[in-house]
Amino acid sequence: MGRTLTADLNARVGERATVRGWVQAVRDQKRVQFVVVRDEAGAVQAVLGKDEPPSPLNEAVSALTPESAVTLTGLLVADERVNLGGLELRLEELHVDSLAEPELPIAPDSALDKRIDWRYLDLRRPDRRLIFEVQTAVEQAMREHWRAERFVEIHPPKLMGSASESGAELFKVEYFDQTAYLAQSPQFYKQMAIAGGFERVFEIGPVFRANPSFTSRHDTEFTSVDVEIAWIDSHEDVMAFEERWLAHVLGDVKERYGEQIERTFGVELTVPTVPFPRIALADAKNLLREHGHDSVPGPDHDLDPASERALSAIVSAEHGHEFAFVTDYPTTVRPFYHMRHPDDPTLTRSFDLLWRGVELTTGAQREHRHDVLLAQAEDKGVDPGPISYYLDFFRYGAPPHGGFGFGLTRLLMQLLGQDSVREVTFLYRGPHRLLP
RNA sequence: GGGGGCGUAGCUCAGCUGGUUAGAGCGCCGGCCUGUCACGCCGGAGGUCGCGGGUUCGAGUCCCGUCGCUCCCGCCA
Repeated sequence: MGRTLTADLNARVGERATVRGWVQAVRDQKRVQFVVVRDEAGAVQAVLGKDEPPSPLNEAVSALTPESAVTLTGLLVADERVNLGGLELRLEELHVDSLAEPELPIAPDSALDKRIDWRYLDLRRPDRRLIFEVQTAVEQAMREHWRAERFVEIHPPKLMGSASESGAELFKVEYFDQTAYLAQSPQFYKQMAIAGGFERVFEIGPVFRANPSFTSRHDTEFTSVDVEIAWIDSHEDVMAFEERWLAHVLGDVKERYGEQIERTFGVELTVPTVPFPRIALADAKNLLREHGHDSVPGPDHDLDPASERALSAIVSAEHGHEFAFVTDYPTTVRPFYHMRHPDDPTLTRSFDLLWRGVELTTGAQREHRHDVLLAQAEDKGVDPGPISYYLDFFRYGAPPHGGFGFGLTRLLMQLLGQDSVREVTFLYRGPHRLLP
């Protein structure tokens, strides 16, 4: 008999059905036994009267342990006494596909680090599963939007012969008789795609950063969403794309999962209006000081996390918006390839995107003029030798372009009201975490 | 990498100023229970108190070192 998903059982009341899943609970009483079985879509209760003496089937039910993988067959009947969906399976056959050892190493309230040790058990919980269903919906909505706007997906290599300039630490790997590096960012290759005549490109892929960062929003390997767009006039065009793209994604997720997210995580999803508020970094710092934040970083520095949270709070209060673009960062905190303002060479045509106090994105218009790019590299003390292959991209006709990098796990963390990227990462990687 | 907090049973934690055999809830095992649904009731097993060293008549408790976790900062997405 073919398997029926628990979510589809309602339509089959009165028939025999086979259900396959994990044992969630066994309630073994004097006269009657109950087994709750969970599959990826829901759960169902099976019931079996107890014979005197107990039948072999009774004995088999008694021997079940929580989280065992089982296949159950029986008659589906409606019964108002059953809280779980008002129906139950009258057990006729039980096959234990795999008996779980008694005493699970984690409980729902176990610490996150311990749950990651036993991630495959943790992921069986429906609320954990929902995280990854939402991730799937997010990525699908992103791709829908990209396709509608004629983007091409690229898969740049993760093994590189040099750093893709970003200041972050690199992981070295042996590569035959050379040293290779794991990509910290597809930045250079996105730009190569632009030089290759692809006018709009995206990638969803892993990036690697050897930062010994111990925060709730950093990991050493994470999924980055990257976009690059040609023939722009300024970074404003990049921001305009990003905001309508995000509004589409969040609108789609709210439509499909909004209720479930609210029920499960207590987060009400607000679809952002377009355009998002924009504020120049210098103005943001003044605004923070006006609101009594005295420890705002100086002119040559980025906002610190406390300032980012405070700024989001102010923008939310004054504009009723959860997102904020912070623009026009000084060259001191930006890489050499960010284009500079023609009227103020100390500022770049760049931006960050904050969502409820967390940095989701860094973006910019890139410098596409070969001679200017070379001068900027020199100005920032970057040795052009190892990256000459990159600088060459701009020697034979490169259009004005710009783009952004976007932390997928940070988006999910905010979207689902989780307090760590580890919670929304399938398998977290950090300075002390290489297993499982 | 810097600073704070933490590490006691399978899990979540309590253990006051150092003092006999280290506790609870959940889970597990056994028994009881006419339909449970966080089932209930009774009983039981289970701990080198992260690891190493020191102080002391005596250390889960104090000191030093070390490992790990966690939060904040730095770095960033």
